[in-house]
Amino acid sequence: MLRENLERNFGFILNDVARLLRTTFDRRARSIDLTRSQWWVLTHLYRRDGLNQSELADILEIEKPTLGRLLDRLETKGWLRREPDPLDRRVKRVFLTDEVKPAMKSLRRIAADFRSDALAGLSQKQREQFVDTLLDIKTNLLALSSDGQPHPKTRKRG
Amino acid sequence: MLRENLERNFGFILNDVARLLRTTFDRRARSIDLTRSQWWVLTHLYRRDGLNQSELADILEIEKPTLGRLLDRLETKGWLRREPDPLDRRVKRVFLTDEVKPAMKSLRRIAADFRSDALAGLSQKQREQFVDTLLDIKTNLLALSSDGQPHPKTRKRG
DNA sequence: CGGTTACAATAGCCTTGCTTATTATAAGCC
DNA sequence: GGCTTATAATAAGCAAGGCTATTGTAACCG
Repeated sequence: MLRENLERNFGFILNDVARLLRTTFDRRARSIDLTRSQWWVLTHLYRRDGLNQSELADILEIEKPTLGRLLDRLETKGWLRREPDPLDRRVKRVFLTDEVKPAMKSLRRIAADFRSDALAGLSQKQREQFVDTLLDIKTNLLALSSDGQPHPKTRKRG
Repeated sequence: MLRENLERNFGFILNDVARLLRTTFDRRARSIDLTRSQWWVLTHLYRRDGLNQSELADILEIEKPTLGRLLDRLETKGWLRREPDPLDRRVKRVFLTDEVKPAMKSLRRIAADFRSDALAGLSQKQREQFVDTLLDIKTNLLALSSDGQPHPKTRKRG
């Protein structure tokens, strides 16, 4: 009779945990007026400044309009600026401003503390197995969305 | 130097996987015009009809306004109705309508297939360890939000 | 009884996510 | 060169989260 165990439905637990991670982190980072998503954008730019928006959206694995609005907010706050690409007038490249560095430093601290709180009590082996399983699931899901149900982004033409 | 491994940052992988789960599921369920969150609400009511909104929000672990809007959409679609509690005029109880049953049946099928696709290649043991670890992390996070940073909902008064 | 406190639901606002559609520009091909 | 196709960014619209504030009602207490 397809009796599911609601309490151990992995999809929803995973969803809950992701939501808790986001909201708990955001609460801690509120003093710096950055959300977790915004911080993640900055973190990637910190490593590789001057990416264009499409490249960045690809790396972050989010859609371009989603990234566009994130950048709007970050630009308004003065953490970054967009500059036109000199060779391709469609393209805008994104650069961090200098003011961003102290905030990044605080946030790295906050993030590290938070990670260790969230994973408290788990052995190194458990942590690694956990991430491995997550990556396996992710691989499954990516395969599904590219060849399973037709998907607007990856649909094969013809 | 606090060198993080961005590729294996569990929080963001977890977030990605949760997002992929949601969007992939929603794409499959689009034929029935239900999202995963909406289906989750219906699933709980199916087990326990007539809950009031606060109880339901508690069980689903979402905020009351979030649930309120979910119920608005579900009510508009005719999957459920709200009825005033005869004993407490603040309270509204939520009941599924009869039309919902065939949709639930299709969705249980979709959900089961989806779960098995997402977890393909993982042994039973791996699946159980994975859920155990998720629950451990969830416990950590819940502890954090109740006694760590003050939190509007669970703040101790006085 | 009357005042305060607690609780249920909702309105309003913000963020982040996806989709779809538009606009501007490049690139590829007769 | 000119047509078609592809790509970059954005606009517009919807869903689902959160948070805060409001309103109506109950409960409690002095």
